[in-house]
Amino acid sequence: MAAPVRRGRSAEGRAEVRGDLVRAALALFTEHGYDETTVDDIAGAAGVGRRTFFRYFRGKEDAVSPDHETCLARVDAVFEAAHDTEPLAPLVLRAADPVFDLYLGRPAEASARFALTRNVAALRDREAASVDTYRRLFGRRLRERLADRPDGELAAAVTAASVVAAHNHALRTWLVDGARPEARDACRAAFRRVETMLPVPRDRPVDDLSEITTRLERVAARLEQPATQP
Amino acid sequence: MAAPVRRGRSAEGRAEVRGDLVRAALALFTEHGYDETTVDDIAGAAGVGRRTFFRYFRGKEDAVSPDHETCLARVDAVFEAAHDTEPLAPLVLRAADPVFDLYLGRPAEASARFALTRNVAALRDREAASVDTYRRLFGRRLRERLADRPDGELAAAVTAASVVAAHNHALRTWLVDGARPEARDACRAAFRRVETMLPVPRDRPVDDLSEITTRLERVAARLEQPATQP
DNA sequence: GATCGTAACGGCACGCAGTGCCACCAATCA
DNA sequence: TGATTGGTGGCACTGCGTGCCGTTACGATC
Repeated sequence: MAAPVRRGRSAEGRAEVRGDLVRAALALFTEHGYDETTVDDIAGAAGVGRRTFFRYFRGKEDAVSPDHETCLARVDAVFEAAHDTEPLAPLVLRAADPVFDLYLGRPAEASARFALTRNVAALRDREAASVDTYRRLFGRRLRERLADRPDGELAAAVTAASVVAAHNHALRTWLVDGARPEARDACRAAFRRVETMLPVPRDRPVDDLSEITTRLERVAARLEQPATQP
Repeated sequence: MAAPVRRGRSAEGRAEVRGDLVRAALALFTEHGYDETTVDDIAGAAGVGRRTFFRYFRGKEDAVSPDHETCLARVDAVFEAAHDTEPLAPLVLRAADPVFDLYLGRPAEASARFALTRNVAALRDREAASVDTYRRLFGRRLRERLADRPDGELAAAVTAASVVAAHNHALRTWLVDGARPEARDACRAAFRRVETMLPVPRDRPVDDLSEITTRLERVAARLEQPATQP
């Protein structure tokens, strides 16, 4: 066989190898199926040895996942940088930004991954486990900030799950709709509509009485609605 | 083959073998560790062959999971039996009952499983994937019933995630608190407090004005709180 | 009670995932 | 030039999960 290209130990070389492996895995999984593709196939297509594959990914399932480690760190950094008195709803919306950057930044890859996670049980489970790490991260950060409220832990758990569910829903809708780059803002906007559904403070200090009145009327309307709910 | 005729080994025999395998797996995982326990060990401890293990469980990870298949079916049955006009909040609370039955019914086993899912990464991921199937089930059922509302899909996704997060939180709290049988009602009650956090109609027709007033006061208090929020 | 059919059982072998080990090679440093 | 460092890849090994098949036990039928 042709002499293997020896790469240096530069960071660029590592990133390049990793990219080659991800592309090879996505292509092979999509074309021949996940179960039918072996790690040998992926490594061979990327021009590296099988042993090297496992130095870049924990396992076969991780080869299609985007880099959640750095994304999780960015989400956590948002909470770390936030002031303690910042209202929670805008904060959690902002904390989800890195997730959108991760997916919306590469529509083609995101679509390929999405198709795989829909059709392959092993990858769907992996995705669920991955999403759960985001949920736990939000949960930890929210629990800190809701500790002294009545049912604060419950509110934290519910809010974390809601935020993650909303961002998944927005991204999923964007993906099934063709992952169009021009629809990225609409995707982010759809996510932000979760704000009104969160059981946490929503806004800056309310100093406008008319705003309170408006909200009370809205809530009153909702309270009267259940009787004739569809 | 028309009637459910029991051929071969009896159904009781099957349930017994399955129970032996679960108990053996729980004991061995707990005592010697998950990674250190092989399927051969489990099968041997249960007095069956290794091949038989895989006829009862899809894999090593599933041996510690309770029977989610039947539980999922029961949850779905609640939605199936419910009337279309039934308010959603009480319905989703009721739909979660089978999950509580599943865990609260066997405190000892639930505790053992909980300890394992906390400490073993593979089992934690498996649990997350399992929980996600409940979330998807709630999501499907809620989407049907919220289809014609503005942002109904989002509300369905958020509500499903919230309900599942709340029941996990309640069960987790019960488990870390020692899984005391006398605390089971408190666990269910803690879960039901999620009702006020759901973005869906909450109750039967509100014919008690004082109830509305109470709620408005509660909301007003929350609206004024953000200014001094922790 | 003898026979037949069916389904579960257990053993065997195979492919593949994932890991420890080690020799190798390239780049950097003394 | 020699030593060090760190990524690489081959090799071997364990263990999971599965297909296959002969065997066994149970239920049904006569």
